[in-house]
Amino acid sequence: MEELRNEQGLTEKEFLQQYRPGDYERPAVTVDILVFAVNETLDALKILLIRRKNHPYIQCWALPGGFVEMDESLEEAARRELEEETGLQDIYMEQLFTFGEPGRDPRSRVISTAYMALIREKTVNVQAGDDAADACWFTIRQNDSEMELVGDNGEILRYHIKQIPMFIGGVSMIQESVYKKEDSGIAFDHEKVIQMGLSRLRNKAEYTNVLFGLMPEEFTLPELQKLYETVLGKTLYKANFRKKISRYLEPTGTKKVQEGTKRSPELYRFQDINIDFG
Amino acid sequence: MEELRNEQGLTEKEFLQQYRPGDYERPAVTVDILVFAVNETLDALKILLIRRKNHPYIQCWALPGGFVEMDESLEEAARRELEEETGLQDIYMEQLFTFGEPGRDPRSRVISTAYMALIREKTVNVQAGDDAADACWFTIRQNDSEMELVGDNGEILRYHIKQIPMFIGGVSMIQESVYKKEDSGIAFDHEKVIQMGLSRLRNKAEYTNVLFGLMPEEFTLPELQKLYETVLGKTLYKANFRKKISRYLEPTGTKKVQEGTKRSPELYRFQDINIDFG
DNA sequence: TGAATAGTGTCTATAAGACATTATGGT
DNA sequence: ACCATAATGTCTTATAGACACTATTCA
Repeated sequence: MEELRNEQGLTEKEFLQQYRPGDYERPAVTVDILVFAVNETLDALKILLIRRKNHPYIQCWALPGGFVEMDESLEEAARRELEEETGLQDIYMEQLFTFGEPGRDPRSRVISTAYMALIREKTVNVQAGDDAADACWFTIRQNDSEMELVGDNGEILRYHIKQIPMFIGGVSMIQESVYKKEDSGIAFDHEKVIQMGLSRLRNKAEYTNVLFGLMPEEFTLPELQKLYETVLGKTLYKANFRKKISRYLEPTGTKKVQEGTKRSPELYRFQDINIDFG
Repeated sequence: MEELRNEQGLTEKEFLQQYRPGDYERPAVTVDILVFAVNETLDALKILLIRRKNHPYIQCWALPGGFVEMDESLEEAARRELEEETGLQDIYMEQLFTFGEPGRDPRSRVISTAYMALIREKTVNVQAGDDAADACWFTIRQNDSEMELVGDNGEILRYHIKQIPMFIGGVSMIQESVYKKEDSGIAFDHEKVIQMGLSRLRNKAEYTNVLFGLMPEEFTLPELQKLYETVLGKTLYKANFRKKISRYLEPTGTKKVQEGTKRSPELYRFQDINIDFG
């Protein structure tokens, strides 16, 4: 195999030695990270945004992210950014989508791959204005066709969602289309990234056990249900929820000592069976 | 909003005028297209591969693809490549994943976004060696933990599949890991792209109506079932299959005239309801 | 004891899965 | 009449959804 020569009569070794990448223009390559967090009381789903200090979209809120270095993979870049922003390592993270419209960044052509992570808010300490970047958690509030991102600082960002039926190549489907006002306060096309991530997160929450990773070693069923309701953005029937997930749980035999509340709920842990639908 | 100035005291307009992209090294950005096709008799699922004429992986088979131009989106680039390769337009196509490991291309750092399309083989005329590129259809044959790609030219490419349980950040899942021999004949990491695309295609086939786009205006149920079986790579129970999809169909009232066969099957068409799960 | 929270029982409808049976039409 | 293909029937099991009911504990 080493002996194969190309049309110029070069072996692979020779070819690679003489190879020079073309000097045509190349897009910049970045990663954006969608950090979803659930607060301590399990009743709010938030995302982390960074206030931009420079043009374009100066003062607007953007997803944390940055350039991909030449010697790191996309996922490594995303993990690096996540750690810089939150200090977290070994977090469940997955690639969401790659956005590459020309003109999505007015400075130059930028291709950016979005990753998404899911954490508990208390595991990280990001205060607004505590470091170079001005970071803030925004609670997700989706009512009908409007999305409200309510910042811990009181700021509210808004964008609109429309269900549009598509028909392409004989395939029909419904796509969520997203648009924002000029003064929405959201930078770039990041409202699209957020919406896409939210859809994916909810889908994952329904069909996999991603949410299990957010609970402590031992927990109660009311707590777990509240987590699901918060992420999915809807209430669930208690009995049905319990039936559905009981197969993944085992009771510890102890009860949680409550304070002001009435009956003490039982404590559970997850069975350490690694069966799942990826 | 136009009046906002950054730390250097520049307005957005001024900032953009003086902005020069950094001259640090940038990865090359490409798209790869996974063209899945079903043959006329609906009993083979194939992918289109191109034989490489140069190093690296000279003589090996690679996915069609190419560089993203500065003025086109990723999807536009993918559609352009698809049309160059097959002449097809307005095909259902979706973004699959973006691969960006350093070292996946020995020439230089390459980020490539994979797209996937699904067509009927007869709608396109790609003969091996008929144009500059040497293109060939490879039939997918997956038995257990081995994948065989059987070329229309007789060549067979092989790679292996392993189910590995993962546990990261408290989340367990099973991931399909793929590896090939040195002399597999497959270029780059394209076996990973193929495997990922196949998983996604099958998932889509089960939970959406992507496959509807492959059938002609009128068709019979045995034909439709065969299509599903070919794509999913397993046999289905006739009665159950019919129950499941009957809600999307309406009978035309006519029967298909068969040749050597016995009973004539009824003809159906799809209801033009755009309900679906995207 | 009653209010608030935790937990169980049960009924319906629907879907998936596995087989068995009937129907049609050409030779 | 036979046989290959097309089409339907039916049984079991599992799951989703909705709602009503019982249990515990604090004040």
